[in-house]
Amino acid sequence: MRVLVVEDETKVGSFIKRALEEESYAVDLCEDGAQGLDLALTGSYDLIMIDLMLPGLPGMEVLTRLRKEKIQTPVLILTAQSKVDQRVKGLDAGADDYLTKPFAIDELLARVRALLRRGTAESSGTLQIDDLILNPATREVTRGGQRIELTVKEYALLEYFMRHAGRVLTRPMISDHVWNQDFDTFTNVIDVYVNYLRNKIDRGRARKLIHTIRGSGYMLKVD
Amino acid sequence: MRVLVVEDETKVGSFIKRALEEESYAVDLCEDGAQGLDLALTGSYDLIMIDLMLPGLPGMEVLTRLRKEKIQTPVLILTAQSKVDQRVKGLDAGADDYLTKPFAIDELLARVRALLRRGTAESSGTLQIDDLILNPATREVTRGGQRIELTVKEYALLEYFMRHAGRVLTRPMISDHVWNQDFDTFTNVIDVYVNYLRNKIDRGRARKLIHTIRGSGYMLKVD
DNA sequence: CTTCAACGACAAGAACGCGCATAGGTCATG
DNA sequence: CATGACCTATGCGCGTTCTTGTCGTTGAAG
Repeated sequence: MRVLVVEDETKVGSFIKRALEEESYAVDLCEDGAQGLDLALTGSYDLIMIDLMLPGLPGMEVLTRLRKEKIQTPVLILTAQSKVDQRVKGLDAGADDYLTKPFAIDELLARVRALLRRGTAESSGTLQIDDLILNPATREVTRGGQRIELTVKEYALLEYFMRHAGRVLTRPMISDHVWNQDFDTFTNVIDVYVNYLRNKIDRGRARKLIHTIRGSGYMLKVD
Repeated sequence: MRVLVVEDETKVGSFIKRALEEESYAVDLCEDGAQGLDLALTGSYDLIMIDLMLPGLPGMEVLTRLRKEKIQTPVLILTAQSKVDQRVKGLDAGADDYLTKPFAIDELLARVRALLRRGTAESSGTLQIDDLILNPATREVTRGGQRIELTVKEYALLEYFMRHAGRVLTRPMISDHVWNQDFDTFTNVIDVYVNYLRNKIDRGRARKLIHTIRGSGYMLKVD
């Protein structure tokens, strides 16, 4: 899942970025409203986080323009004041949630998870394909009841696969959501990580879940 | 479906080309405005993608000349700036859609699909002839409910057949849309691939769908 | 009806490129 | 310094794409 963070305070911004990256999100950080809007308009984010107090183009303006362009990506607003009218304005303008500073990082992570969950219809909280179960809240993965340990990147890839199970995922689609902007298209990192995942998830199992669609990409499914 | 991409940044251009080819489009890449115009004027493309910031002949000029020559091919404009007036000018000049860089490849593909769909008036999303069903979104093909696995080339050929079912398709028409411009006219690759398709689609079925029009070409239809 | 040329069907295999596996290198962390 | 995560690089196997050549079919002329 790729997240855009538009936050002018460098310290806060990089703090959020690090926290999110630890949780396997691909994060692009941007300290400028106008540039943030441009990035957001590409539509390749699964979540956008905007500080309302931005120099230049204010956060609220970014949000309204975004919605005007029919970008439906969930938006989480960060605001210094807890003034109610600020929040209301934000929600009216099309924000999906807000958070007042200072905030606990855990709460931020929880709200991020909630917003992303909303996107994938299922509200149960866990994702399941065959006997493979993934719990985004605890980042726990099991197959057949057996715990599977994944690295940050492996987890990010698997979560993306599970949220889009049964669909062909092309390499560009995968890099767009699992890696961040400075992804180098001309390497085979994706193949390598799919291979890592296969070793941990499919190796030795009767039912393979990760399938190669030659010439197109990959697909997670039960045959 | 054949696409012309006029883009001077080699990296961006080849990235787009690769992405489109993964989706079974035949892509011609061109880094020069004047040459791009020449190619576009041949009229054998289903979609044309033009960067506005070209050396020599600017993209906007290419577009206006194209429309002056009554070429109605859908045009998608690529622009570095998100400046509103650029977009407006482009649309006024006869472009069908625009995209600002940097863009998500998913969005580009979505817009390409939308433009091509508009052209063929098909809006349901899936194509169907008799009990043969093709779903462009998932690249899934079934006949009589039974899944059929196709290679990238076979799929491209079948999609072209289905989008022009009931009409005679000559070899030049087929090579123009399914292969790209460096196609060797003096081979029988087309016949060979039609044969492959027959094996997977018509072999053993009561109703044959692929018919040979001797001296002309092929045709997809129910008798 | 027979003959013949043109055209298409099909088989077999060569050439090519994709995806896989593995090894190694870099960087951050403790 | 040791470890693990992330990424790069490379060679190989195999599926895909294309070429080549032969055989079958069609339809018109003799």
